[in-house]
Amino acid sequence: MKLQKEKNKIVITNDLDFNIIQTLECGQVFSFIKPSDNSYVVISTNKIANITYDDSTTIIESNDIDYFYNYFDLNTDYNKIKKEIISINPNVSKYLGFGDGIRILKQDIYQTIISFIVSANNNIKRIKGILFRLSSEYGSKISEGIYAFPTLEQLSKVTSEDYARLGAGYRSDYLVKTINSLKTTEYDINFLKSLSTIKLREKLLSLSGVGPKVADCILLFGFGRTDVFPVDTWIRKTYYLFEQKKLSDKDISNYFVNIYGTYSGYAQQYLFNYMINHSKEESF
DNA sequence: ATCCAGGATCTCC
DNA sequence: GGAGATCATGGA
Repeated sequence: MKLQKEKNKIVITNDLDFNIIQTLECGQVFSFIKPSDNSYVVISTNKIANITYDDSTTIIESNDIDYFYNYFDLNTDYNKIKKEIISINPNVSKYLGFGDGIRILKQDIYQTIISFIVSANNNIKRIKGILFRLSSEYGSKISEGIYAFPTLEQLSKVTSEDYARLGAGYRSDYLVKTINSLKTTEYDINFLKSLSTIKLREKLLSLSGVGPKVADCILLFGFGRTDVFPVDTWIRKTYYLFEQKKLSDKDISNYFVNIYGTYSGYAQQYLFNYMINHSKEESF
């Protein structure tokens, strides 16, 4: 991947290790806008990246370019990761190839927790709508039509009825309870970061609305823990496709983690991406 | 109309 | 500690 970092922008040559469309549209992140065919606006907490791209080049512009350099995980060698995964299991190269350019984003932890509680038993389009309305109503205005993701303090004023009005449905109570928990010292971010993946997962599971799958997504997309394998309905279908037998989500997750180890999170995202894009033509 | 979506919780055994 | 019902909402 060729990239050039300047004061307020990063210029990246598109290749097999960087594709902005794949990265944003693969279901790991929900708070972004597509103003035109060749641009995106990504919103992480109160930080904004304006992104323009064509077939050959992607330009990321921001007032806090260091933040987005890390956000897009630009220090990580995805070519090496894909080689490792294929060396573990050559049969998955087909799925990896379809996900070329995907990068696992390093997202804000609070935003990730709220987003994935909303994601439970929901579809990506609705998730994005609910979170967009949440930001528009309770987040700080950044520019015309663009609002920061609400802070914990802003969220602590949002009631269950408010969440329901935004479309969160039965998840509304979960959100109120979890916001209250996150304000306690027990969930201090630096403390959480110091925990092992196992211990951190246990802590996340004690949050209302956070079960095994959502916890794994928070671990992967928020905490950057790649030794987890979130199992949702698509991965369940994938496992059945591979093994022709049914297994509990827990056992499916363990099955893949035992194979891919610290590369589990990457492998999961490639498989998930393949499945949501091929579910129609291959009748699963 | 019924099923489904990046599932979690509660109940009951 | 594991199976089953229930939970809003909107699109297909």
